[in-house]
Amino acid sequence: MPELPEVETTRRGILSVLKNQTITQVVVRDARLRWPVSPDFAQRLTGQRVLDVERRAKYLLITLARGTVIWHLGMSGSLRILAVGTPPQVHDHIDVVLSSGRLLRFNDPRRFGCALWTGDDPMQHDLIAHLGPEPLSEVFDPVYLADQAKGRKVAIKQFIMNASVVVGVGNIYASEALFRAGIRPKRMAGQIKRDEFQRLVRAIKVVLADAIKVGGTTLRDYVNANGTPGYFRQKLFVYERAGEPCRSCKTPIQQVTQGNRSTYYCPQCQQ
DNA sequence: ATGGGCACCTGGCTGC
DNA sequence: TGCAGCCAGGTGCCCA
Repeated sequence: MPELPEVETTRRGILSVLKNQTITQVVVRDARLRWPVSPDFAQRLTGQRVLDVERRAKYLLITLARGTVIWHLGMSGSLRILAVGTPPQVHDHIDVVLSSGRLLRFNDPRRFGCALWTGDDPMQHDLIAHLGPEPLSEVFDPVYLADQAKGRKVAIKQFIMNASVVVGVGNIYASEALFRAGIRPKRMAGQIKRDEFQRLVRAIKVVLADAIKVGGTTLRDYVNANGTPGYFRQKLFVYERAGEPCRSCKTPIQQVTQGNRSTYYCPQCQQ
């Protein structure tokens, strides 16, 4: 699913609805997510006031008066705001019911997502502590990325998808950013030139920011908190466009496999 | 430390 | 029509 723009769009959609509300009930219909939902998950949340909804990488962090909910949407998950009483559909695994009469509903067909409560600093949690910088922050700059890439033989596409290097760049936006930067996805990270890192960092920031503006990219499952899809798909240059003409030079877009994931690029525009 | 490959799971599409 | 095979917005873990 969701890469950073989709998670950020979800965060913005649920923030004002959740903030300052009290959780009156939590219903776990299916606890079999990536990690089983803890038996005390509902009890930890019930009766608590929501103070804030933040994001770190692709994790949503719901700050409660006591503790934090760490929520990940996996490949196919979505969080929606609905009225209490809305009948659950297939794959609707968790409801968080609010005092306002609305509820937060988690749907995840593939169950790669997770939801857990922690009473400690969420930034120190095992899932989060090791993560690299946020791509839209100032610390993510060409000097940082070039330094991280020194001596690395891994392909540049897999390198920018490595959450220890930089977070939030998933399979769609990795291909899109490399196209915009004019860099071949299979080149070794350590061989990328200084000016190319400048273009790449700029491309990552621009493509993510542009996607957030239009609510992210919907390929199959993803919908935002209101149930509407993201519209960035219309602005994709290469992703899922194998064989179609490059929007810039008309050369057919190539598809290759890297790390068991599909990569798309223009053999003319990207060198 | 680094890189590669697999696993987790459901559903939709393709081709025989 | 049926079914096997392949593919899909992620990422932790195991192995060499």
